[in-house]
Amino acid sequence: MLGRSSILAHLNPPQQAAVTYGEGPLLILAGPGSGKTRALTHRAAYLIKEKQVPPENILLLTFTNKAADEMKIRLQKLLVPSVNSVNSVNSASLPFAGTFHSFCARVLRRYGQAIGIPPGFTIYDTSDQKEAIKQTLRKLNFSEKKLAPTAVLKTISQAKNEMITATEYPQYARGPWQRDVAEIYLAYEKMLRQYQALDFDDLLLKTVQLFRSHPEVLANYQNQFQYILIDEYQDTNQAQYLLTRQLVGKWRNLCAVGDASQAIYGFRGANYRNLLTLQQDFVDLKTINLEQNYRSTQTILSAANAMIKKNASHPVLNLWTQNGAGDPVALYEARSEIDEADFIVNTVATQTLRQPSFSPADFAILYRTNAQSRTLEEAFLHAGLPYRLVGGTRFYDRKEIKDCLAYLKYWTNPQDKVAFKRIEQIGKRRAEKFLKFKEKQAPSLSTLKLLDKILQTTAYLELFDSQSETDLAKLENIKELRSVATQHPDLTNFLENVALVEQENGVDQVNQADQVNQGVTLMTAHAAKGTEFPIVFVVGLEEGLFPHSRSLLEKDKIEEERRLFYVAMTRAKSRLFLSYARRRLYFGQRTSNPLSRFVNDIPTDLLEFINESLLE
DNA sequence: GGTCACACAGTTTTT
DNA sequence: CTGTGTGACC
Repeated sequence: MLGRSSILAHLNPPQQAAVTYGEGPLLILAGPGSGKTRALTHRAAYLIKEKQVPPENILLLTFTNKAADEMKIRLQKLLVPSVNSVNSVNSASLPFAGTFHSFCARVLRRYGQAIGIPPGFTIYDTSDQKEAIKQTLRKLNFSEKKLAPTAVLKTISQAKNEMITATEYPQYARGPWQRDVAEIYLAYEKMLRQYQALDFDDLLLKTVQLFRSHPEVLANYQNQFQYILIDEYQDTNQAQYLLTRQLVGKWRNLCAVGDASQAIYGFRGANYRNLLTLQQDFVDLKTINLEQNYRSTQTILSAANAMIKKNASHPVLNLWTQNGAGDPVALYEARSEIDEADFIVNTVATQTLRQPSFSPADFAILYRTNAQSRTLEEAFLHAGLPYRLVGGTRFYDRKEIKDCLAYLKYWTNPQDKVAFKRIEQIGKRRAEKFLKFKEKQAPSLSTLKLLDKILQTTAYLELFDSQSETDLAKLENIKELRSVATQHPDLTNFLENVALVEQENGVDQVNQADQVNQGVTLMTAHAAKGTEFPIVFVVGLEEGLFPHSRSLLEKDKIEEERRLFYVAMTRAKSRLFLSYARRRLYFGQRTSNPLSRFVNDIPTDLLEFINESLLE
């Protein structure tokens, strides 16, 4: 058995204070690299081991499945040090750790009927939502030209995030466009009900509604979850905030962890002010700052601090470290985006080939937009350096995967007209064969068997030419889907997993490097949150790109861009390279923009300017 | 019913 | 520039 001392060992004083804090609301403000996850998992372990809190009375909420899995693994190690894999352990000994959405889906499957939600509801992702909106527009005789489905969807989604329902929306609608949206919103809701579907936003909104209208259901959960720990609290939206308040209501043992300076998801409804106003929600809130950084050099931290301090609307933590000062932050002015890519490739090559102090996996390149990855990829391919690209089209957004899923979704829910539309689009004849097959088929097949039989009867795979490389990648993706199906023989479970758990990216994202995970990492600054690398390049630091042109006009948005740059900078452990191009080809357009204002906010004595001549 | 061509939009992203 | 999606035509 682990003793108390070993849970607290290797924790600094504020971390220990956070871990051992007793009853009542607790806010942990944790800067980048300050051991945030460590504090959270150790606190959960401490409650279980030292305070004898049964694991089932603890709830851990995160925003991504990745974060939830990470928590589980680390908690597992703390509780049963000899076991390394979550799967190999009786999960009953672990608290529920999951995303807000998966938690809500569970609640609604179980109790949703109380507010008219069928237990077998289908979950709509963004593209399903878009199709449902299109169907709504057609039904109401609105032109898609006048009302872009994506814009309408965005507005409705925002409303849902703020807990404004379709019946409430009309009273907030201003101007003709919003009044149109109000009408569409109502019709869209009606359609979802008919189709027995909930969109992602509904999972949160309906759960809050359920808890409001059925206090006895809420009481169940309140009683069960004596301790609630929430990660990345600055990313909560209004619905998640309300849900938190409901769940915490009885015991008031909320432990929220976050950092306003790392709030980068405002564009999708997150409101970092939830973090700042927690003090008003709980007058007895205890706040603990984690400001010692274990990741970066002092130079990197000082540069990042100076830069983020220009933000006026939220407090900024003062990070410090016992690591040394390290090298200055390097700044490279490139002639073009190609020159910029070459500079990076050369630098990586120098560090890994000529003087192999680092491996390619030690490097990350962070950019503002996905479109920037192409030039970088080309340079890496050219130089024969291994890389891995993070992001791109998500696995379940791929056409071939959505096609397969449409058949399966319709199989469990024939009300789902969005799925049916897709089935028809794949091919009318295929649709007929599929329907005929569905009628005579006994419903109790395993997911994999069913999927295979559908693929067989519809001859879906014949759409692909195994000679073509892109088609081959698609076939590989379907293979991957089959392997997911193997893990979830129950079709309903399978679909739930597919809707709420993102799969590793499909094969066409993978190049030779990925197999062994040995390449240089290429990703957006957003995708980099939560990661760290010895050497980080942040590229494209030009006005209009980073900060992005769509953010230039609003102060709030500029501040979010600045936080994003802060996140990017603080990924670096030992060396940080910044770069910008005097001229850049962007969407086929030659552009020329001044250096990003963010770089100007870094004190020059922390910077080192790199010339081309220095490269040789 | 299926294929091909043209128009057009194109931050960031998880669930 | 490039991927996607709609509409016209075979």
